[in-house]
Parts: sequence; C-alpha cells; structure tokens
Amino acid sequence: MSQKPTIKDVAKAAGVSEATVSRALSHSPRVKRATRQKVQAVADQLDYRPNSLARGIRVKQTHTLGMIIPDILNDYFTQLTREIEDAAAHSGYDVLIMNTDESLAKEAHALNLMLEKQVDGIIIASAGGQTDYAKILGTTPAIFVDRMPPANIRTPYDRVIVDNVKATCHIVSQLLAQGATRIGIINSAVSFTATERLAGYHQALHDGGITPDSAIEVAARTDNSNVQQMTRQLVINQKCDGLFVGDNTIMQEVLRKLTALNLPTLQLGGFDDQLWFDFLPHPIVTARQPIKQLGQTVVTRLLAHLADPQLAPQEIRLDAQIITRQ
Amino acid sequence: MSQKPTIKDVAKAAGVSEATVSRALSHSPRVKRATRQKVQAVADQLDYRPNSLARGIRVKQTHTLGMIIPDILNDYFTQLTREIEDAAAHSGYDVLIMNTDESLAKEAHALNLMLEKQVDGIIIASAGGQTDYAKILGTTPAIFVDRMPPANIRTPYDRVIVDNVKATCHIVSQLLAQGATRIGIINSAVSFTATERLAGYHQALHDGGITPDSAIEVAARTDNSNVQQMTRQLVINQKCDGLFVGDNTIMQEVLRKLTALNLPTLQLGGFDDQLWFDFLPHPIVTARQPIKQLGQTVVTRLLAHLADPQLAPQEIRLDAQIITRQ
DNA sequence: TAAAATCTGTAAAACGTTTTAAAAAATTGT
DNA sequence: ACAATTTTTTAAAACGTTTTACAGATTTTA
Repeated sequence: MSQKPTIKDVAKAAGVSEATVSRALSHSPRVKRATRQKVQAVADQLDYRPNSLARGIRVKQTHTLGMIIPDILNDYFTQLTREIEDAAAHSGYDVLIMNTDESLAKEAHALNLMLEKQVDGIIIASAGGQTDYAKILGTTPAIFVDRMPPANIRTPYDRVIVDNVKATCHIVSQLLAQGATRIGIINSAVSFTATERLAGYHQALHDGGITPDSAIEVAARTDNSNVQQMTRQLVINQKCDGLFVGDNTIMQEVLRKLTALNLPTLQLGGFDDQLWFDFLPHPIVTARQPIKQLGQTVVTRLLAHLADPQLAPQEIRLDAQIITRQ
Repeated sequence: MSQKPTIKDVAKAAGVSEATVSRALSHSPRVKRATRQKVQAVADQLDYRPNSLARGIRVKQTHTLGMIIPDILNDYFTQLTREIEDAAAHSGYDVLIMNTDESLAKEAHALNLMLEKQVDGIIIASAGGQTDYAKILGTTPAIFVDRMPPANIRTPYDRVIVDNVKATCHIVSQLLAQGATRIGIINSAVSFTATERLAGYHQALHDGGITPDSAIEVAARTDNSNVQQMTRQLVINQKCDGLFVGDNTIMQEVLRKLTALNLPTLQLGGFDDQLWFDFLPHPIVTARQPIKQLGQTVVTRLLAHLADPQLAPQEIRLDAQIITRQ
C-alpha cells in the first residue's frame, strides 16, 4: 500500500530538512560529510528515487534529447540511433526515441509529445513533408540528420549528412569499371536523399561518357510491391547489365526478384551496407555511411547549440566509404 | 527571447482564470462553448503547449510505458518494439525505449531512469542477470517478454513468451525429416531462451530415436568471433550434416563461415525468421514468432495491471510458426 | 575573548499544472 | 420578481522538487 517515498519522507526519517536532503543527494558541498552519509543511508533504505518530473519542472531542464526516425525497421536508422544514444549517454543525456513510420501525422504527434515532455533538444530525420519545423519547435534547439527538410523550407538548424552525390557517383563509376555498360537506377520516391543520389548517378554517367536514359530511371515507394515489376522491367525489357538501388528497403524487394530471375552477371550497387550482403551470391557494391561519426557529430553539435543558442547553423557533410566485394 | 508560454499567459491573454484554461483545453464539460473556443483560439495563437512534466506531477500519471530491450540491433527486438509502440499508441500511451546492450549495468540504469521519469508501467526483455526486479520496481507494474528473469528469482509479474521448446522441437524434427542424421546445435550462452531451445532440441532427437551427443552441443556469446571456429568444428570435424542455431545474431557468424566453407547439402535451422533468408543459397528452416500478437498481448496485459493492481500474475505462451524453404 | 569569517542548516518561494471548495452568474419555476 | 436551482468561473491548495535568503554554528583572526 505504501506510496512511493518522497523527499519529505526521507527528510523526516533522517531528521533533517528537505533542502538538506536535496543537497546531500546531489553532492552539494554545502552539507557536512556526516549528514550526507546519514541522508544517503536513509534514502537507500527507503528506496527513494527522486521524481525527475518535479525536478524538471523546477530546473527547466530534463537532460533528455528527442530523436525522431522515420523507420525503426530500417537498419540504418537503428544503428544511427544506437550511436546517438551512446554519444548522448556519454554527456549525461538520455534519448527519447520515436518512430514516425514515414507518416507526417505521426511525426507531428512525436514532435508535440517531445515538446510537451520538455526535451532539451531534438534530433530529426525528417519524414519529408512541407512541415514548418521552426514554427512547431519554437525556441527548442534541433538538428537534422540524413533526411533534411525540403530546400524551400527555411531552417535555422544544423544539418548533418553524408555526401550522397559523391558516394553514389563512386558506386556507379565502380559498376562501370567492373564492366557494366547500361546501368538502371531504382530510387526512393519519398526521401530527401533520393534527389542527391540521382544527381550522383548522373555525374558518374557523365564522367563515363554515357548519355542518361530516362527510361531506366525509376522511383518507387518502399511499401510498393511493384518494385519487383520495376526490377524486371529494367533488367529484362531494358536489358540493363547494372543496377543502382538508392534505398535500403527497396533493395530487399529488388533482391527478391533478382534471386528469382537468377542473373549472375548483373552488376549491383546500393546505399547502406548490410552485414548479410556478404552471404549473397551477388557481390554488391555499397556505400557504408560513417554512422558512428554521424551520431557523434549530431550530438556534439546539438549540445553545442544548447550551450550557446546564438551558434550559427551550418551544414556538415561527411564522406561515405565505398565497399566493393570480390 | 520569449520564453515558452505557460497556462498563465494563456489565461491572461484570454481574460480568464488558469483553471478555466485547463478545463477548456481538456474538454471538460464544465466550461461554456463560447469560452472554450475563445481559449482554444488564444492557445493556438500563442503556440501554447502544456508542460506534461507539471501535469504528470499533479495527476501522478504520465501515460508513458517504459520498454527495455537488450539489443536494438537485433531485428526481433526492433520489430517487437514497433508492435508494442503501435499497441500502446492505440490506447493513448507512449513508449520510452531504452537499449541495454546486454549489459546489466545499463539495464539497471535504464530501470532507474524510467522510474524517475514516473512511467506508468515497464516492459522488460531482461538482460539475464540475477537482478531482484521486485525490489527495484517497488510498486510500479511490469511485465516480462521473451527474456525472463531466471527461475530462482521470485517475480510477481506477467510473462509473455513464445513456446521455445515446442518450436525448436519442430524445427529440428523438420531437419531430420529433410534427411539430416547428425544435427549440431549452437546456442546463446547468455539468454534465458537458450535453455528452453536446448530442451526442444533434445526432445526432437528423442522423438527421432537419436542419442544426444554433447560433443556437438555448444554455447557461444554473440560477440564472440570464434563462433566461426565452432561452426567449423561441428560441420567439418564432427561431420554434422545438420545445424540448429539458437540465436539471431550468432546465425550471422555461422552463415559467414558456411559461405566460406560452401557446403550445399547442410540442413540449417534457426530461430527468428529474417526476410533476407529468402535470398541465401541455403534454405533455412526457422521459427517465426507471432510478433504482432506478442506485442498486443504484452500491452493489453500491462494495461490491465495498471487498471487493477490485484490482478494475478500469469505466464502466457504463444506458438511460433515454422517456416520451411524449398 | 570578541569580532569576523566561514560552514552548515532551514523556512519559504518557485516551477506549471490540476482539482477542490466556494463564489458568481445564469436559468428555472412559481 | 424572487427564491431555488443549475451552470460557469475563480482563488487557492496541492503535487515533489530546487534554490534563494537567511540564521545558527563553528572556526579563524587579531
């Protein structure tokens, strides 16, 4: 029946004031060694745990960061999340993670929730709409990672992202070097990164002296089962001997189709390396993002903004690592 | 410069008391239509968002559940997390997710944090130590999923879990039916589920009239790179023609070695189905856990306990689905 | 040993909400 | 028109902390 003990209970049991308990437990120098120990003992004995809600309301800080990701089932984002958690924990911050499922409604909900919970700052991998983040966020600091808001939206925030153009250009060039002559591209229809990856693809073709052919440039939604159809279209009808897939999740469906079609000579490239690519019959060329570094950079910058709200926003680009197999 | 608006600001701007604002925004019937609309308008205009910390401290409820998972990179747990988020959202609850990385220290930290944040209930996939959860949790309701505390620890909590014995027995029997005669097992050394899966393995051997051989029963840590060595030991030295792998993560290393060894006739079985198993040269037999149902059950039961703290704890077992390929 | 300085402790205010108790306003019945 | 009732609003208390301003001890200085 006993309710949770409060600081008042501890104070009474230790024969001391609430203020002293507070200070004793937060290792303030303003309490004698002896009393601190007495208070600590009583607190332990009662299993007292300070109510961080009450604390948060008083000190106007929660030591919590919010993180918004569009897809918790996407390996890339779970890895990124883990690195961000680590980096944050290192600085004494906790991370409240919310998954938006690529839905703008859920993203809005998540943002509101985080603001109501008074997170000190927010890390956003955007779901990609025309959201006016500045209006929603108000004075709360934020930072974007991987998925940035569209260019026509004014964002006074930092952005941390991999150089998609450069990386994609490398991958496609590598496919060309491996002998491909006609390389198709299947891109994500929604995400911010798609535009950049398409640019990189074009760059590589240009560097290789190849004229782009819009017939072999397609965009798909990740939940679209006709990715398989598109794959067939490109490799059979259009006779592509190379294929670049611009999205993690889409890659799965492409592989499913390729497995069925059994085309051992197709040159395949994609973004975001997966461990299990090693076990596939097809040697895939990928860009491995420097996820740890991304995570650390994000946290470092966000904390810097917490410390100094005047800090000018900037865009930080990191290089991906190209993985070739065989 | 402007600080976040509080209820007081809204009250002043709307020419009404704070109490009225509170009631207007929470759709209490005790405020006139006209005033509610006026208040709502002012609140919108000021971008007012109630401070849920303050609210939580007053009503002693946060409408938040905590969820503790041992490995955010393990597909099984991310999927489970997602289902739990969905189920919780459906009942108006949010989920605070924390990853323990299989570390008891991190698990303890996560538990404390959640309690301090006053979550209404906690969902635990245990990291597997001798933790006295009842002592830590105090009066906070909790429920275990997948990874339960060891049998020697008294737990007055619900437990939701798949029938590992039965599922493993099915898988191994299937491998036998497919022609395997000597099936080795590589199990996780740490997790709770390992014991049960070993039992299922023995059951299947017994059913098939085969005498177990402890030389081909090994346990590994997921971070242990000599999983590859163990694999070699079993399939080369011990001449196993079948292999059951009791853990998701360990499976990856096994596959790496098998790819190198190139043994097309080996019969392979594992727990937790992965989409990409479809793309592998080896047809793997797996148990697919009813993750959606697990998630829903967990949330339903936990909320039931919130509503009625007297509810007797019980263990709920669900059946896994066996997936055979080719 | 008195004055000054330093430690250690306390009472009360503050944080932003919700809710209780009571007052004010509107509505109803006669 | 006025009492009785019901509806709407408010002032103040409460939630569990931290912190400010102050006071009582203790130590240092001269």
